Amino acid sequence: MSNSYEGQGATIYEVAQRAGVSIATVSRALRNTGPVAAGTREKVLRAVEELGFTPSRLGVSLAQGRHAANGIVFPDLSGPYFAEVLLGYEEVASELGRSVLILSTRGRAAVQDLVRDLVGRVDGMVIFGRTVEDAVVDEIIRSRTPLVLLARDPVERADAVCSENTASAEALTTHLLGHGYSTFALAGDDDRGDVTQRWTGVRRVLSDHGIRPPEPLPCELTVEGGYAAGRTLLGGKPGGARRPEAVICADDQVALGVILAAEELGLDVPGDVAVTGWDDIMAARHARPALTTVRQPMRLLGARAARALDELIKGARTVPNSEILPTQLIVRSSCGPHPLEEK
Amino acid sequence: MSNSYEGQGATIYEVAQRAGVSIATVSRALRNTGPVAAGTREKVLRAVEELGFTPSRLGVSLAQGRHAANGIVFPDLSGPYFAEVLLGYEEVASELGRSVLILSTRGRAAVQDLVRDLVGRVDGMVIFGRTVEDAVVDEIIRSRTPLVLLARDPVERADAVCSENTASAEALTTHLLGHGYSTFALAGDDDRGDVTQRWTGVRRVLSDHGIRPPEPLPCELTVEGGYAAGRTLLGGKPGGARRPEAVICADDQVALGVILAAEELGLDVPGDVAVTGWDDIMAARHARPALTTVRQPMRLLGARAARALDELIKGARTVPNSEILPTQLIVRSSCGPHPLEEK
DNA sequence: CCGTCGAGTGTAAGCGCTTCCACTCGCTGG
DNA sequence: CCAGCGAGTGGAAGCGCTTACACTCGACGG
Repeated sequence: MSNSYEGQGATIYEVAQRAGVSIATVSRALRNTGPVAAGTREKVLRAVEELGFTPSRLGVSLAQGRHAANGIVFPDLSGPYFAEVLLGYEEVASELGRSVLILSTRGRAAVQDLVRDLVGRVDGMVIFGRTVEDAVVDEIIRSRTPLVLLARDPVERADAVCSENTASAEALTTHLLGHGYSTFALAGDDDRGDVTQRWTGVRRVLSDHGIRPPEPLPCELTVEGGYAAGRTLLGGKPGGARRPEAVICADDQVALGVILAAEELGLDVPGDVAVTGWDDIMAARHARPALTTVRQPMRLLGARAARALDELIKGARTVPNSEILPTQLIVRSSCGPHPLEEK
Repeated sequence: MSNSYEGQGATIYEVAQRAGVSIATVSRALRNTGPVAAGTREKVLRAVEELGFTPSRLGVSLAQGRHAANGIVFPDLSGPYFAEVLLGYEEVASELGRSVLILSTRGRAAVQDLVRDLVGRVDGMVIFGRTVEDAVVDEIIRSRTPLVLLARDPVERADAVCSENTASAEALTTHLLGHGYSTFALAGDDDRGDVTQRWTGVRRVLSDHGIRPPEPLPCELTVEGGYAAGRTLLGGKPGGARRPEAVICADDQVALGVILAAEELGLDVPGDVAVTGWDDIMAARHARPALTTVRQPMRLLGARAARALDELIKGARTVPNSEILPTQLIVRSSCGPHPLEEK
């Protein structure tokens, strides 16, 4: 199909010369902007084909003043949650003709510089949770780079997309109360905005039922973190703090870790202790026992963020918008056999 | 810290003007290229600070002729495998000062165009398995864009990184034979290079033991795909094809699906049928029963690809290199109780 | 005392494209 | 028959940076 000789970078000048026209005409022919005689277009296209010409993205971007690319900052990609969100994001961004640049902040020191660099490469950014400091977010907003906050408490002048947390947490807690449990523990870090919301919901329901809400035990939102938390919560010294009847975990990975710890301590889940997660990741369904959890529309979260960002970039909307996606309580076996009927 | 007024894009000209120097001096001061008097540098830095100046990435890239960015093409991000590899890739790329652009080909029609676009945005590319046609790979190679193939059969003039498949498959199969199984089924699509290698290993060992290797049952490498395959393989009509004693799956997700199907058919795993996976994803450990599988160094795979690409881009190496990472057989309970001693 | 050198700086030429503007020219309507 | 128009095209000015090259000037050795 293509010529045997292909320089790695024919420029528009070479195409113009070969076609015997000016670069302006080549540009018009290629981008269908402005009139070009049929014959001329023909010549141009032939030259393009023969030279294997692809317009330099840098040239185009510089001239157009846009990157046709979006950025996204997330803490980590291990665990299914962020990966799924990213998937939804990339899919929509690509559909909208934008490339996606990623940046993971996991244990990085110079996050601020990395984010700045990223900002310089894109037309708009999505920032996940608490991956970057408020100061940096402010800086981005002031630079007028379109910004969408994902699963983070909204800020004055940026869009936000997140999924519902508090109400689902209330539903989950109510469900657990329906099982007859009355002593609870909360496992999971507190410095992510969405987790905080979950705990708020849990606390409210417990308080309403006259139960003093426990302090969440901070831990990394990983299986390992959950395992450590599980050992702490369930392995209390004999005669020490009473073992909780139910452990509500910040996410599914933590829950899986807690289950692991329980198993190791010779405890039966849910017989000796009920455990719940959050997210409904794939492993939740396959866990032993299968995890009661709250399903988050992870891909949709990413997709919505991409669309919101697109609106912002295109200038189709200038007032910040905040979107909350619904979640769903998924009852499986890790919270115990159903007493009578579920309401 | 920064001035209250910040244009969204101060240019080097404004900085130069404010500092009372030429743009060349600003550039030199900022990039430490060429001599700049201490006092001058001082003035420049102050102007930069006051204007909140960040060099335009496009300008820099265009002038330098490089993007300082890498691309990666993968089929999908659902399931932990690709996400983990991507994680390792991004980490190293970022450490090497390169941004990462991603492209998922999942169910996309115009992959070729998307890949071309991506090539125009980066200094080098990593391409996963069979995500793009050979013709496109050829085109990339001819365009002299540094290229690393990941988990794909090597091509003449590109680097390749993959993990060991055949030998581990042999080890896995040998282990299953040690359990005394003699009828097998293979579940998983055949059009990914690495899966083919796995089947080759399995076939070889079976043949060596006088067992006629079964044809792999093609299925998508997802839980759903595995579930469907499981129904087919295990739900044989009464009196029809004999149910296999062991199902060797192309990856862990398929294996989880098969287990799901088995459960639904009232079969016990591993009592009625043994099941094995590949990859050792997180869910493998938490599955019921826990999955016997082959652990792939997923992050390392990505990390190595990033380093190989870096060498290529820097021109530190021009001869293509091919790297094979070791894997590890992980025996858990899904393949049955251990008969006597493992060799 | 003068030629030389190097530190410090500015000028300007790209890098590869888009697009405004000016210009030519065959047609059409008045 | 001519003004006017619109299709088709080229020239050239950016877009924001890097860097080769030229230049100035004070210091220094002979």
